[in-house]
Parts: sequence; C-alpha cells; structure tokens
Amino acid sequence: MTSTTLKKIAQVLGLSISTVSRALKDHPDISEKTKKKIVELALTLEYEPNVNAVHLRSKKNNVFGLIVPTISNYFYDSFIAAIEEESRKNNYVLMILQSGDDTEAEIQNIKFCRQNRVSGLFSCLSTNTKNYEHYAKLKDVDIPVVFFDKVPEEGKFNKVTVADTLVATIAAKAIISKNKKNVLALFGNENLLITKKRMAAFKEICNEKIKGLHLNVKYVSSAAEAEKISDNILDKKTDAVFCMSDEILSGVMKTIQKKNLKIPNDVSIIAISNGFLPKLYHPEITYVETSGYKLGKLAFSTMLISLSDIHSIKETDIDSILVEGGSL
Amino acid sequence: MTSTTLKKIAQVLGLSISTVSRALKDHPDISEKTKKKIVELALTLEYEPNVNAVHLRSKKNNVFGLIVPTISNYFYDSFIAAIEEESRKNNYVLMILQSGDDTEAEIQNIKFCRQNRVSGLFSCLSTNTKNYEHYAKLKDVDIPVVFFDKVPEEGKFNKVTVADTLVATIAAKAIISKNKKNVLALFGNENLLITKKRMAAFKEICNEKIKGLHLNVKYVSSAAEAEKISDNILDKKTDAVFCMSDEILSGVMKTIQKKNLKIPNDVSIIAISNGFLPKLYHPEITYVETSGYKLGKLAFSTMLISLSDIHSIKETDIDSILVEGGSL
DNA sequence: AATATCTTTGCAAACGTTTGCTGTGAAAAA
DNA sequence: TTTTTCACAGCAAACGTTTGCAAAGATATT
Repeated sequence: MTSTTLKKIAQVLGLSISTVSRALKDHPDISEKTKKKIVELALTLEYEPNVNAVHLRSKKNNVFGLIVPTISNYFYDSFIAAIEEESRKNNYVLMILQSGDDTEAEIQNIKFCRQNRVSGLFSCLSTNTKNYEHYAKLKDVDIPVVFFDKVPEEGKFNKVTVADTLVATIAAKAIISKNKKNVLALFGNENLLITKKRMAAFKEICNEKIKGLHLNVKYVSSAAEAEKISDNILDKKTDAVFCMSDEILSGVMKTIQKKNLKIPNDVSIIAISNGFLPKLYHPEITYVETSGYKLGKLAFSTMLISLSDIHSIKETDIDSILVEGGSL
Repeated sequence: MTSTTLKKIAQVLGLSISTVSRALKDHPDISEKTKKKIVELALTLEYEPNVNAVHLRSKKNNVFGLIVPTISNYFYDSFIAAIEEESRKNNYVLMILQSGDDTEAEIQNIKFCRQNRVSGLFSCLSTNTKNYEHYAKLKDVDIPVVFFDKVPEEGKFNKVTVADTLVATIAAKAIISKNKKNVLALFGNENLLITKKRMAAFKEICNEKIKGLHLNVKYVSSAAEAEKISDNILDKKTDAVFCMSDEILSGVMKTIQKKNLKIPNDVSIIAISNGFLPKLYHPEITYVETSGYKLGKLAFSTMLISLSDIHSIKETDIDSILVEGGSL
C-alpha cells in the first residue's frame, strides 16, 4: 500500500498541492468550504505528513539525543522515563544511546547524534571523560547540549544536577540528630565531581557539629567492594552506615543480612538514593531522595529554553528531601 | 554554520553533484583520481549526508520503534539495552515509547510510530490489550512488528518470548528435587498469557511427580500484595515459596525480613527472574533465568529477518537455565 | 578511416513538503 | 462605470539526495 500524500489529495479534489498543504495547517488564505473538503478527505485517507520531507524542507528535526552510561540503572532509567514522557508530549522523538561509561563510545555517540542532526542532546559524562571538545563542536552546528548528573567540572554548559552538597548535608544532619557516634561513610569513585562534593559536605557537617563523632570514610568502586569492606569493618562499635549511592547500599545490605544484624538496633543505615532500592528492605531504608524523574523534567525544561535561545546557559540543582524509612 | 552538502563539494571541485554522490559511494563508474579528490575534500569539510534527504529519496527510514510498558523495570531495561546495542551496530536509530501499561497510550504510540514511518516496531502488549487491529494496520504499510514478552495470544505475528513452560518446569523440578512438601506459589495477573503458561506448567509438574506435595497457588497483582499475602500465609508449614516474577519476589522478601525467617532453613525461595534482584539478598536467591538481554538479541535478529522478508513470521522462545543461589 | 566499445561525467527528475509570489475573479469604493 | 481592494487558489522553487539515461571523449576493432 502506498501512503497518502498531499499530491494525492490534491489530485482527487482537483486542487493544487499548496492549497491542500495550507488547508491542513488551517491557513487563513483558504476558504472554510475548501478546508472542510480537504480535511475530511485527509481524514478518510489517513493522511500523515512525511516527516522526512517536512524536516528536509524545514531544515529541522524533532529528535533529541540522550547519552547515558547505561539504561539499566536505578537512577538513569527514571531519568530516561521522564525525558521520554516530555519528548512525546512535545512531539519529539527520543534517541537513546548507551556509552557503557566509555569515553570512546561516548564520542561515537556524539558523532551519531550530529549525523542524525538531532535538535538537542542530553548527556551524562563517562567517568573518564575530561575533554569536552566534541561537545563544543555541537555548539558550532547549533545543537544545544544539556548535561545531567555527571557534568563537566568547568566550562559554560547547561547542567542539571542533584544538589550534591545539599543531599550530603541532609544525610549528615539526620545521622547527627539520631546521636550516632561511630559512622562508616562509604563513597564511590574518588575522582568524580559528584563524589567530591558529597564527601566534602558530609565531612564538614560531621566535623563541625559534633566533637565526639568518629567518622570512618572509605571509597569503594562497586557493590561487591562495598559488601567486602563493610564485612570487615562492621562490628558493635559502628552504629551507623552512610551509603553515597544505591550500588553501595546494595553491597552493605548483603553484609547486614549475612551477619544477621538488626536494623536499626544493631546498626543504622542511611543512603542517598532514587528510592527504589530502599523500599525493598524491611525495615525500609531511610534515604535522601535524588529523583531521576525530577531531574529529567528539569533537564527537559532546560533544553526547551536552550532551544528557543541557543545562547542561554543554565546550571540548576534539584531540591531534595529526607524520606524516613525505619533504618535510622 | 551551514553544513556541507554534495552541492558544496561539487562546486568547489567543479564537478557535478551526481559525480560527487557516486564517488562517495565508491561507485565503479568514477575514476580513482576523481574519487580520491572528492573523498579527501569530503573528509576535510566533514561531510555528513543529510539523513532526511536520504530517507525521503529512498523512501526508507532507519528508525526502529520500541513500545514497552515502562523503561524502569528489572527486565525491560536490559531488553532495551540489547536492542539499543544492536540498533546502533546496524546503523539504526531506536525510538523508545512507554505505554504505562495502558492500551490507549499504546495505541497512541503505534500511531506515532506510523507517523514517523519507522522501519520496524518492537512491542510488548499492555495487560489489557486484546485487540490487535492497530498492529494489523502496520502490516498494511509494510512495517514489520516483533512482539516480545507479552505477546498476542493468537494471530500470525512475530513473537519472541521467554520459554514460559520451560522456566516454570525447571523451577518446579528444582523444588521437587529438594523434597519440599508445602509450596506457596505466587503468580501475577491471571489474564496474561505468560501467567497462564507458567501456571499450567508449574502445576502439572508438581501434581504429576509427587503425590504428597501440597501446592498453594495465589495470584497477586503487585509487590505490596505479594508481601501481604505471604505475611498471612507463611508459617512453619510452608517450606518453599515460588515467585513467578521479580516484583513478587521483592514483596515476599520483605515479609521474610520482617518475620526474620532464615533462608533456606525456615523457608526456601525460588523465583523466575532476570537475575538482578536475586543477587541483592544474602543468601542469593536461586532463580530460573529469563534474560531480557538475550531476548532483546533474539528480537532484533527476528526483526532483521522480517525486514528482508516481510512475510516471514517467526515465533521463538529463548532458552533458560537454573542459577543456584543459596535459597533453595 | 570509419565504426564500435568503454570509461567517465553530467543532466534532470524524483522523493513530499513549505512558502513567497503571482493571478484571478468578485465585492467594495470611487 | 472604472478603479481599488480583498479573498482565495495556483505556480514554482527549494530542501539534499539518488539514479536512469544521455553525452562526450578516449580507446579498441574492423
């Protein structure tokens, strides 16, 4: 079956293509009578504009690119979900690309986006990406970029992030308010901006507020490592564990189950999380919320602004709250 | 900045557009000398073909649509990851759409795919979708559809699924081999084909093999319900729980933690799962693997076949294995 | 020397839209 | 009645490719 085009409608009605085109866009130049005829026929013939032709002609595209280390992730999947929702609402197509946290793949993905002439790009940096020139190239062809979560440390870019300082502060204060004295704090990759920020804020609050508080800081790079290190350290002395991420939390919880420690009697837990993992346990884990969904919504609105004003540069944090489970 | 086109290259070199086009495709008609000149210039000018023009001309599109209830899901996210990988490898763009498990949204998504003239569609039915005419319409415009996971009960369609009968059988046999006598079996939505199949196979094995085995079958529609129902039922008598899905498993595990039951001494657990959730617990839960990733790979190859032969219809299962944790 | 065969390149149409400009008839103003 | 205005519709070019066909020059065959 061949699909209906403006031409076909025009032929059937004995009108010109331009008239049909204008009628379908409700152009004032066309009489109501003609419009009605055209719209009706278009409906019965199930006319759908050919997007390629439209985009070719208009030199525009309604595609957004989205580069993310991996789709299968506590946080990113909800971020993606939000972007997808908004994209469709705004009649955009979303093109999702995974970098596998590899800079080379990330560069390939950027190129792919350029080839496909996306209208805009949402990107989360791979851990080792330190050079932003590929993104600068996108600027040259007027493709706005909104970075999320893992963002460039410097440079004029659109960035939306979790309020790292805030979330770490909230967590630290929650721990202090419960009068914990011996805290194990587990952080992720030491080189990431996100880690640095959370770490600095957490440490500052703990040191500043309480003198008798002993803070044991460790960096771990995986759930397995978190499991192992907590297995070594957790004893009667430690009365609270802080987990910077879901991945770390999952490792710690395995140790807790293994040692059959009672939460919160034997040890308290608090994490920074999207909220999915904490609700899997009983009692549910108290966490400071970092909503991928909310971040997605924020990223999208930032994109919309950049689209209407290519020179606009915004850096925004999302707010956060403490969600009480029974673990602290 | 305006991007390079064939025309621009042609002008610079004093050649015709068609010559440039052919040279860039390594057409034998063009002399090596000319080719070299053209390719070099194209490289320095960073020529990228305009996809819209190419697709308009060729009446083809390199976009795949993918409709899924939700991205944020144990199983679907890895399915999506696989499809994304393969798509990019094959120079396709992947357009992901969420239905929210709502038939109306699903129909909208199908329409969106048609509008965008996707080359093919991967789709997972919403729970209540019983009418497949919207998909039939895609056939009319030569858009192949590959259903995955939740597939139409009848009709000539491409379908790739987890081998439901097999996985349930494996699980049942595992339970029997451990000599369990009092099994609580939790299944999901009673109307879904996937539930019916798993249920039938599981029941058959249990009834056929062992006389003294008492099987308690319940249907639950959410993790919360699974938690509640297991809270009511679990006691000293029940020596094994079978969970048809990750969601159910997560509910059951909360109850187990709450009641502080020891696995596998107090009660054994086995689930059908993608493998992510089972590894969160200690001991890790024994599960029959249903890999979204593998299913994605299979779906993609099925799509490729359908693309080259639009009349090809394939129904395939993926194989499965038992992954031993320490919970049985 | 005349004809046939290759090799290499260019012309032009087509894909389906959008849009500035032009043309036509009729109503309104003079 | 003549001129001005206006509502309505069509022409044609443009977006950037691809590709069948023709053309032109070079080489080979008779």
